[in-house]
Amino acid sequence: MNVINHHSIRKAIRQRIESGEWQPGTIIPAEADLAAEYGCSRTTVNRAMQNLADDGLIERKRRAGTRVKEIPTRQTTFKIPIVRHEIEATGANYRPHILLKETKRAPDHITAKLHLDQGEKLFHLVTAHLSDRRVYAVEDRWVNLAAAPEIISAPLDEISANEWLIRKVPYSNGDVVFSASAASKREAEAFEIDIGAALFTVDRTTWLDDIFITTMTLRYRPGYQLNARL
Amino acid sequence: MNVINHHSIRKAIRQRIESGEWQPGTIIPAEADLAAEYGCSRTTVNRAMQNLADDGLIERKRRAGTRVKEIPTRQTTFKIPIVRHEIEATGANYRPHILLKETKRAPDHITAKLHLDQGEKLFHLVTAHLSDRRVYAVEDRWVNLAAAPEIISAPLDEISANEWLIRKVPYSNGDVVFSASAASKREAEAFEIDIGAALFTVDRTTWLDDIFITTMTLRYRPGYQLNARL
DNA sequence: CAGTGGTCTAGACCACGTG
DNA sequence: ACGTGGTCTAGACCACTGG
Repeated sequence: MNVINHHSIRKAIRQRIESGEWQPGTIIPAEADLAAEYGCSRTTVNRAMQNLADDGLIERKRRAGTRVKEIPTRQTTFKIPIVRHEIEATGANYRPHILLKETKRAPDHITAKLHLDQGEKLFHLVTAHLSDRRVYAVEDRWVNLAAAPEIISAPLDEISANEWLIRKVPYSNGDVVFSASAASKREAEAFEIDIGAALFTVDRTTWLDDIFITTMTLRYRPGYQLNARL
Repeated sequence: MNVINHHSIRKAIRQRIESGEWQPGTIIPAEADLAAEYGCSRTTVNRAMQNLADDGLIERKRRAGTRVKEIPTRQTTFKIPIVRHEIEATGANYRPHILLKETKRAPDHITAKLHLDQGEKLFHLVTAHLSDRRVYAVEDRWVNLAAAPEIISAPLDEISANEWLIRKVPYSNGDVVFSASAASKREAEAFEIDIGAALFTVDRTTWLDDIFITTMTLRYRPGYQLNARL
């Protein structure tokens, strides 16, 4: 440990927790003390500790001090990959293939979820994401035309709606839901599998402040896995 | 914007990106300039920018400056919940129910994945996580006895193996894989569903440095969803 | 009340990598 | 070469909250 920076201190503290020196539930020394021990400024220790708190390894409270979490529920952080990138990473060719494109009133379960007027028309798009000639994933998307009117004339057989939207219509927040679902007739045909087969599914909805932009369901072909690190 | 702190600056910059003022791919002003503009020190701007980089909204390089990402692949961060917490959050009662407990040579696909000797014996545990009387998830776990010998005598019908391990045997790193899989006969019986039904599945393996600790597969009952925010 | 973490500042030096 | 971000320091003040 020649170099002293917040990385090395973070690592050192982490190891003292992992080694069992500081048991779950116990209070660890105050920043000032650690700064003295490691011979650096409190600022640096603070930085390391904040990162560890972000990791979910410790809990910090003013006045009460820093405590090793009873159950270190580490945050899992990962990127939800762009389908095109996933496919191209395998060396295959990516192409979006439009199965359905229409403008119509959204079904009730969509309007209800998004607090839209029932009469409102949305842009509806069903796309097969192709890896070479095989279907890699099927996407069913609804777009708020008030937020992104130009999408009607976008070349969605060249650039996926997802990427087009990311570029043209920024979003500020959203939610993602992962689940497993059974293949519908349409998906079974696309993937050439049996109806009911288990498909990894991602539902994503994004907003710009309180304006709904888009919601979509993405179902991956059987065997797909999403990886993350702890 | 009365208060100036790294949070408010982060928010301000974020909004300038989301509003389209700073388009994807463009360089945004240097820290020093922004510090002057916002009337705060460069340190504060730096903090805000580093957070935005962690969010995946911008990319930073020395000398080259800070650029709005072409495709803002935001990192999705969330906690993988502890099964007991999920169940108790619904108001139900949690109980782990042991279906199988044995010490035996691991199957080849496990030893291969973990670079273990083929002869090595591992602790094997299959648990049903009960929400009141219903099965909420089924867990199939292998534990390295060299790393956690005491688990053999742990009261695993009171505390789940997961929580026991977290307390007794810290880990330093691991990986998680999410997928969808078809219910096996055992799972179909446990969940009282048909064989082949789609189950949300989490595979997790943890290590302490390079010592393998445990690997497990957790299959949730049909309809389970894992939520995250963007 | 007092001790803890949260944050800011001003200045400094360094690492990096582009041009 | 030099401009950019990465980081450290010392000191300061504040916000929170436990005792």
